[in-house]
Amino acid sequence: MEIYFQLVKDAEGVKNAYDELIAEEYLGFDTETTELDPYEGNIRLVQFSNGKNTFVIDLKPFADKGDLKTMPELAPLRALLCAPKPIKIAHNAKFDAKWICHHLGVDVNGVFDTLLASQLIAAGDQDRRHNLAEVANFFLGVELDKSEQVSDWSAEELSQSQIQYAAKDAAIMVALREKVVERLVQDGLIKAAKLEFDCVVPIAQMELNGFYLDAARWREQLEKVRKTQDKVAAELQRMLSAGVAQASLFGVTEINLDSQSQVTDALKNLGVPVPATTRGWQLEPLANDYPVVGKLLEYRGVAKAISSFGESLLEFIKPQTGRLHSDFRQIGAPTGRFSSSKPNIQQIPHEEAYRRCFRAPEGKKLVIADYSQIELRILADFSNDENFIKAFQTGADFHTITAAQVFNVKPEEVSAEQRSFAKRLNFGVVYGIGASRFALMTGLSQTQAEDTMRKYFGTYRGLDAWLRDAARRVVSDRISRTASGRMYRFRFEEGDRQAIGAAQRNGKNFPIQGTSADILKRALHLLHKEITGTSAKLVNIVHDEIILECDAAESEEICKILEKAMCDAGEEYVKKVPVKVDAHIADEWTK
DNA sequence: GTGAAGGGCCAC
DNA sequence: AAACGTGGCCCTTCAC
Repeated sequence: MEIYFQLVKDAEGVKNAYDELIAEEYLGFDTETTELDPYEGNIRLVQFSNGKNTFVIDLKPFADKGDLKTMPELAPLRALLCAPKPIKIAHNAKFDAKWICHHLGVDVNGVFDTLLASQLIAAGDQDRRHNLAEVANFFLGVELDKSEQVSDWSAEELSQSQIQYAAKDAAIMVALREKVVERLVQDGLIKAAKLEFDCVVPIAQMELNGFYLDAARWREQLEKVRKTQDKVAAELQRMLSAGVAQASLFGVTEINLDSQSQVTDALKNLGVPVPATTRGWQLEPLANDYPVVGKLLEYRGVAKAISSFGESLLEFIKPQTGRLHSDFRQIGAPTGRFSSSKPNIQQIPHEEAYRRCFRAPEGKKLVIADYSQIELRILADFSNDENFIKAFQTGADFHTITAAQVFNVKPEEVSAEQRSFAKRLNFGVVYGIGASRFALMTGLSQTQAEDTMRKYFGTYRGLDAWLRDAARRVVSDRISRTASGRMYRFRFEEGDRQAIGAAQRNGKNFPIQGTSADILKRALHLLHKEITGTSAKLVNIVHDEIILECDAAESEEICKILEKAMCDAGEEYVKKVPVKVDAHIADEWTK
């Protein structure tokens, strides 16, 4: 494909590009940067294309003269970027939005992201790749040469080949969008796509904002855990080597406590009936009879704390900001949940000792809000179960109310054990829990577990019916959808019982977990509109929780805004039960 | 040495 | 018989 492009290097060229493009509906949009991290490099090129004509704007001559955020010569460029129309079509728009925000000081408004769209269309197919070359090939059947992608974009003079490459990446987006939209419409994914596109800028900003971690506090905590680990490791070592007394005569008893095979052998030597796997929940029931098992679990806990949440977390603090800037994948799971990495900020231990290290800097506050029981409320809404809905409408402690209903006693007569059974089932049903697992986790016998589950589903007939129907539909339709229309395609062979069983559990879980993700994404969009222009910054999200940082003086107001955005988003999807959001202002990331 | 797979554990 | 969903990261083991 020959493409027509012009290289823009001066104020007049920028103005001409603006004049020619501002009235368009859609523009292909791309940037080329000298690094992958906006805190470490510069934007070299910004490209726009209407499909016929492509403008490649070289920012180097401008950057040499002054501040890209304020210089009048770039005002038309900034205006084009933050105008909601034309829609900017980009592949992984978060990347470009971060650079534009950090270096040009404006939001990219009006985003169509072909990466997110491609992921939605793939509907959970893990084999599909979503880089631009693959996506262009899949939807347009063209081969893109990406070899210039990693070329030197800081050179004084860019080569013709580089400029051509840059122009082409933008030019192709207009045609790509058309094909992608066809598929989105065909698959009923337009609403889900809008939900995703509206999150791009908030997430870009969250990554730029980062989350403040008090490094000194973290090190203190780490020291404590290290001391514990040394002690626990020594005790475990001694307990395990009791089973290999002979070997100890030759001084070769040192067991690698991190080696699951060595530990399993040692446990067997001690006469412990080791289950097929030594995962915590399998081992848990043995801890009472075998102190060594309890010690092993204790050891694994502290070992995990040291390895995953130790020094390595501090290495992610960016010197330029003194904060953690995780990567967030917007469609991290097929359900639409986010995932986070480098570091994974969504798996910080819940214990206060860890969480208090994440705090508001001087003069700031954290505003923290999470949905209360959102997945169960979604299930109540989907299933239309009378008793389940009633349990939410009372507004009292949910697990106590369900226990009262299930065991047919007054709420004030519910025992701690009954509440615990109800709680575990309430959590378990959204995953498709079975009696065996329920028995294992509660210590009930198989028949007792079955009996309790019968009581539970007998109380919640509508819920049972919905879950069964979800499982049935997955087998017949081989797709599942969330409230926004987000889709998952199931692939299993006829008669593969294991795969079908897994699909059935997925069929129960996907709409619930996925709708929860829909709601959070909707909330992010509503929130973004409200906090723009305030001191509030998005700093973290954890599936059903949103954390902002803002000026202390403004925190009361921000707290109300956050709570309202989350409630409003929830109420768009959940109608039959109240949506409850717990919001509070804090100095540290604690409840 | 490097990378993938398996097992394990953290979050929701 | 039986297995409770979604992620990321760490360690060991094993093959190359």
